[in-house]
Amino acid sequence: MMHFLKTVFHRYRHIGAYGLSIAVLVFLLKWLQWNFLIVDNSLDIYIGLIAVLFTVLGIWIALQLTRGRKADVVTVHQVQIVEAEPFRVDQVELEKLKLTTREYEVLQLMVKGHSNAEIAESLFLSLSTIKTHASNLFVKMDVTSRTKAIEKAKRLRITA
Amino acid sequence: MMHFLKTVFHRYRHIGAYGLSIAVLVFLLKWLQWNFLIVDNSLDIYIGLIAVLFTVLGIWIALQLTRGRKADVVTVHQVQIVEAEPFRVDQVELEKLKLTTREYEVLQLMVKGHSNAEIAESLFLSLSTIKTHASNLFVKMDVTSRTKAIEKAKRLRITA
DNA sequence: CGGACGTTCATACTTTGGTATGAAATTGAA
DNA sequence: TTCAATTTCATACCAAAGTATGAACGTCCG
Repeated sequence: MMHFLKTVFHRYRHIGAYGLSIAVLVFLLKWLQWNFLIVDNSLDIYIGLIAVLFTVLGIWIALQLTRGRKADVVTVHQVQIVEAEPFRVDQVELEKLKLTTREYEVLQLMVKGHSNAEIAESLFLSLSTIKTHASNLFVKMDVTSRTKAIEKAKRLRITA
Repeated sequence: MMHFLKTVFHRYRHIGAYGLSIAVLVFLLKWLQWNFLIVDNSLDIYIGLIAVLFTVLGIWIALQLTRGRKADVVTVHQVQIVEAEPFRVDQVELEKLKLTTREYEVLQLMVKGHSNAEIAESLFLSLSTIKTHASNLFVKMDVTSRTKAIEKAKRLRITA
């Protein structure tokens, strides 16, 4: 019950603030009215002050009302911005090929554009070993050249 | 000169509208002042009317000022939403390379995994012509082999 | 233990890729 | 029209990729 009241008060706190402002204004105006009208007798300045005061009040009210709406819009769109897409290896397709660890390593370096000689250097192996791994993985991938292997690896999403 | 004036009037049309409103209001108020003060002698009602009137005016002004800003916010976020994932050729990077039409065609088929012989068949050209195009595009792309050309083309997003 | 599998390497050979050079035809702009 | 760029093709040669075969070593598993 207390929680319900708190919620209600919180929800309509702007209206409460507005009512309070009105009350304060009425006292202020009565004081001004007494000063200007009774003491100085200058009605036009008094009217002018009221006009400016309530114009500012109107602006403030409108800003309070629209601020919430603008925030909502921003939030909705931010949810859609989080649509990013990092690369993920298709483990299913990868395991279908039954590549060995070394063969997959060689394939990954191939996709990066490395030559057999460069791959041999990277893995501290001889050129002939790389050729063997390459030839074997071509058979498993059912291709006849490194360029087709690269294209298929990209298409099946088994390398970055 | 006339165009300049038009532009200025258009840019500050809101301020002009506000000034006009003020003028109209002054006449209205003077008329009301005469009615209430001289005729009915009820100052409080007159003040109340002014307060309500200028509150509404303030709200209207604030809405005019914020309407444009809200539209801007929405537009900014929509631009980011348009950043979807379908592949787009990076025309800037592509034009930097200054590839000829044929060279680009050969590159595209290379990326698809085709051999020089297959590319020659596809484009109804001789093998030696493909080799020439390939060699020339390698120089322009600053690479030394087709696999590096493929990797770079993918990285720069100049082929699908 | 023995055999399947993976890894490494070598040699020999064929195919493909890549460079160099030259040349002819075409096209578009100065 | 003249000139530069593009496109086409050829020949020759070297480098790299790819295939085939064999062999040695280590690990894991039934």
